[in-house]
Amino acid sequence: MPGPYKWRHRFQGYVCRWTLPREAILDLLSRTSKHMSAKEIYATLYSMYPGIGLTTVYRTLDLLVRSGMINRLSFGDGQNRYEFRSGKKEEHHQHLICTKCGRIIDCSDLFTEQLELLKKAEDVLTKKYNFTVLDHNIEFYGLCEKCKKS
Amino acid sequence: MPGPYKWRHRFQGYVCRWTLPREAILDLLSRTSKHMSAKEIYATLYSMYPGIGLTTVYRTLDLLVRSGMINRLSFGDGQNRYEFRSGKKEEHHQHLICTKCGRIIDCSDLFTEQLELLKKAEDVLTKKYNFTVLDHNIEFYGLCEKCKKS
DNA sequence: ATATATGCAAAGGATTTGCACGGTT
DNA sequence: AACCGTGCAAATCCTTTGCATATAT
Repeated sequence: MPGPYKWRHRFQGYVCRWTLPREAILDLLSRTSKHMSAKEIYATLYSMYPGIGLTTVYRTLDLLVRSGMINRLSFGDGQNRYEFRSGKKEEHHQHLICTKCGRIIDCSDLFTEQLELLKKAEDVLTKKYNFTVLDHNIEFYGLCEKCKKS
Repeated sequence: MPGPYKWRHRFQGYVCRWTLPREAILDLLSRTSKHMSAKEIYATLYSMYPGIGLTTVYRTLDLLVRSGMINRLSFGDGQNRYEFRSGKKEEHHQHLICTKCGRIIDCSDLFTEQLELLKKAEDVLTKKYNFTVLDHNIEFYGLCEKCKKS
């Protein structure tokens, strides 16, 4: 169970009440490097906080997504996954997804020049389709180290 | 109902039997520019071919994905969507996704230089993570023309 | 004190599975 | 004829909703 309400201040203006489940879920996501599903979050929290309900996890995740504190990811495995969102602007990273075992690896290895080109692409899209780009998502699919061997 | 088995030849080696539902589903996907869900495909086909079952649609879509003839897409709206895969190599396109109305726009506006850089990035990933990139996916999220107005 | 958050149980949707029948080879 | 593909119904899995209770402010 997390200590005092470490994340409370980031909630000003988004929500009225800062509660223990909300703190616990955000704290967990801020610590892990995994891309956890609602069920996984629930299971992890349940061991230290048996009172928690799966419904609350879902509702809290929704809330956190809407207030921009976490990202919702869908890799097509039938459930949504969530990741903590660093406060830094433009702190984009990519995901490497192993199509064999489902492992997801974070990486932030795009070069500055690539990011600039991406920005340029966004400008083109804005003009051509009159579409305002707010965010982007880049994923690489393939085989991870382990799965290549077997 | 599609005519003769137009797509049969592309199935050599993947499957033993080429049947009407398989033909109809692949044909539909090859014609539409939409990103249809299983239910939508089922509903569309049902009007011309009332015998078809939703299960067959799901199973056929699986088959077509596995044999590389279509792509499975997940935009996080709770259902998978499917798109025909052109035969051409490196024929990658991107998706613009409106976060308000859910509209999905196809575009292929990445420049050659961008694609080259992407390839370079893939090489970096291969070396750093020992991850073999087989495919990639780029999405842009934002507001479409209509939704900007309202 | 009062409005909001929570937990439980039930409902809702998408997708998968078991099984007998029908169609392709 | 043999085997694969299909449709139906039931089962699963993830997620959302209704409602009475508990809790933060």
